[in-house]
Amino acid sequence: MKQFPKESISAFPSSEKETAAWLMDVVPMLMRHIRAEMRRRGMKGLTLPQFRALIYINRHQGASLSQVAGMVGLALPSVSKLIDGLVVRELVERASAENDRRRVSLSLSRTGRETLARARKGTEARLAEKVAGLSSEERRAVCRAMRSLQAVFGGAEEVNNTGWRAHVDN
Amino acid sequence: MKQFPKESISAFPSSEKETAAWLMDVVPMLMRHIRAEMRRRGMKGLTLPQFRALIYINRHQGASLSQVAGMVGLALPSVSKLIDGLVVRELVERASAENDRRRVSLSLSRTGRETLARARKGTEARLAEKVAGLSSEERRAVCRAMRSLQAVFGGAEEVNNTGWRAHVDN
DNA sequence: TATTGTTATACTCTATAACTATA
DNA sequence: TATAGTTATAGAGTATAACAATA
Repeated sequence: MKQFPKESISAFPSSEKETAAWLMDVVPMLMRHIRAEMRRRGMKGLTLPQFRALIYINRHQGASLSQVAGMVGLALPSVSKLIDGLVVRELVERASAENDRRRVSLSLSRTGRETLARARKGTEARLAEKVAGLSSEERRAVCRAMRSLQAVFGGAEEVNNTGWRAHVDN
Repeated sequence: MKQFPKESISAFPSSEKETAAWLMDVVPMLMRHIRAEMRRRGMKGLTLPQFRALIYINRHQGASLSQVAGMVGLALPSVSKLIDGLVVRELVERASAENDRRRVSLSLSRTGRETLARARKGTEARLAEKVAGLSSEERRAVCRAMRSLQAVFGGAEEVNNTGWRAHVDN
């Protein structure tokens, strides 16, 4: 963990504390926008856990139910039923793995991939419209900020070790 | 939709589109961290809608059930029960408004205010620890970015006009 | 009559426990 | 015997409909 001389803390208007306060204020708002947009664009009727499962499976084709459960933060039977819903909607395909026939191999159907991609592209386009209201310098600050934040907060993802549990924490 | 000459797109590493892509990537991750931290610090056992109600009432002392329902995105009977839970936990006080005795006047109890404040402070402190890993210049970029984003996305809040509905969209 | 909130009832999502199939 | 997943059953949260109280 880096240390800075005291002067530099008061010299800059962006102390750790102030930065944190900004994040607390603005991030939830951004998140609400992103969710609402995704939802308007083809993700209607999906619960958040279903949505998370979809994204996870998209990144991990052939994932097992247990893996999805770990990532999404739900118990195995719940995920089994959750996936039922995605299969019925023909967004996800469920096959049994050929090397271990106990396991299930989950993958996005063509429809699933397309739907997800469309929702993402649409949302991204909408966000792009919004940030077009910024100067290119401000946008650059946003990109730099996101890169930094990803570096700092980006570890420890991938398996749900946050104590987060969907049925309570949503 | 604004158009830019091709050169300016390549000249800047922060096109609208790229900026939007960064937001899509990083914001959800940040949000998960914030939620997990809040939860660890006194907000345990509260559902997200309860949590939102708490925050709303904190900012709008004396709010009615309908107002909370509108903000939180739940039907009125659901909010009535949701608030029951907060009252039982002694986080919220429910009184009838003196000018219109049909209305309910919701306010945070002392415990509620303290619990919320503690959770927020703790979370902020944790985020501050994390962003201490950034240079002060990077932190400044983050603050600038948040300020810009708030300006652009900050309107249209306050009453739930996003089409968001808690029971499906959580 | 209109408005604010509550009670009654049903549905969905999730959990735990018991079970099946494969290793 | 252990592991991956499903089925059975129960609890929590939410919705709609019907109701009560106040304006």
